Amino acid sequence: MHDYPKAARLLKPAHFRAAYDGGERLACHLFVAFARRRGDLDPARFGFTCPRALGKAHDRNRIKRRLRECVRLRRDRFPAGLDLVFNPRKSLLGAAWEEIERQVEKLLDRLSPCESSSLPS
RNA sequence: GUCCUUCUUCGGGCAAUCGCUGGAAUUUUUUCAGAGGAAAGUCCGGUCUCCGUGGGGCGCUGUGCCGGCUAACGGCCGGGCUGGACUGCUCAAAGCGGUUUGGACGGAAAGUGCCACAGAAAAUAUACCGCUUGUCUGCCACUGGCGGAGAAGUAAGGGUGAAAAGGUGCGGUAAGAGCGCACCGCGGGGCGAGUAAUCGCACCUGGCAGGGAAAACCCCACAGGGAGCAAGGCCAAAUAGGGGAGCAGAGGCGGCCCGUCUCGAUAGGACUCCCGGGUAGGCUGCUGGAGCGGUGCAGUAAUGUGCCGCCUAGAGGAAUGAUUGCCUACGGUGAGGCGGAAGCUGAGCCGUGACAGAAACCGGCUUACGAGGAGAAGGACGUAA
RNA sequence: GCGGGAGUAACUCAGUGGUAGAGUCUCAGCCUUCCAAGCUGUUGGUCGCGAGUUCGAUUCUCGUCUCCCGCU
Repeated sequence: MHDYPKAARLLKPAHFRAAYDGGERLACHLFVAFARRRGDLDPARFGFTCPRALGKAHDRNRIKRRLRECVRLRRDRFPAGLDLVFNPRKSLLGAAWEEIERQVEKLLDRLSPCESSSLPS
């Protein structure tokens, strides 16, 4: 269950705006994640942003693909009913694969207690 | 054979696992395809789409030696003229030629304006120093010399500047001067070659009038309607708003309409239905084309064309990837081996593999691009004949 | 994807063919018991970068880099 269908993605600008406005901000030195509960039990959905300030198109593609792949391999471990938007930082371009994995694992640890507490729905 | 320079071209390969986008089968899993030479900058030109559009002029923008190619171009090809570098002929210079590399290369005798500083003078030339000849005059002196003042002539010499108004020589002159002459240069004409730009001439003519700059304004010739796939077309939720219809008319005067009178209803409202515009969103435009690869023919070439073969990304918060292993190229380190030494070879390990990511589509230009492989041209050295 | 605009001193801006300027800032002096204000002087520039035109370029032309804005 490591696939990445369209149902597991944020596809509209409105989805992204909702995550920014009503979500919780979780930061590390490689990226910033915005997490928002939708209130249903569908699988978590993910979105990745890559503005022009991060570099040229080639580098932005690389940043997005590496981070997306790392999240995709752990997709089933994210809580259901969650919308997540990732804003990568420029340092992610030169980061080692193991370092990205470590930061995503840390994000998962921080999300787990949220499951019992009350996130804005 | 080695090395160097320039140009062209290729732009690491294979496999496993987990994935993404599109197509086709089918039905739930298979199978096929999936970044570039610049996909970039958006600097030009087109295709396509919508809007505008009687004709002409002004204005604006662009282009600018000539000819050709092209759908078109500010692109490409060929030619001319011209600057630089190297080089051959030559004792050397000039001149002529070769190779290579550049040139926004129409017009400055259409007009307006500009040329700082320096310099006498910077574009209808000009007289600062100087040179020459008269005039007046001072001193020495006595057919002369040295001065001063002012007048006229002069562009040879001086210095300034990026640039000083044809050059050299001879004649000429008071001194000079295209003032005259010869040669060179320049303008105009003629003849010849060439489609033309332009070139040639032992031809005629003009004493020469024409400094630079048009990437100053400008003049001339030619070209250009505007916007751009976020163009444009189709479908169309919710909410708000717009238009229409229905829900309330009946009776009198009168042949009927308008009008007017009486009664009823209250309505700038609520409800029902319909219509069009249109937002979110969806579909389309969307990829088979000035296409690619061979090969023949025409042409110096750019290019055109005949025949054969091929189908080669279509996303849309945006796919074409991630991880690992092996190979490969290069760099570093370097066990070990060869060697007297210099050095050569080299297991293993580590690192690196450029510039860079399609967004409607083509043709150009410009810019970015590490190492290495292949090819072509030129040069140097060595060896052999 | 498409269309516009700007780069000059540490900062904000003038200048638009002829030795590159103003204000603030820096530093020093005067003034004041001291500080501020004021006055005087002073430091600081590859005019974003690279070519070209010109005798001469910040200015004109071309290329290039960076930044900003608009269309949704």
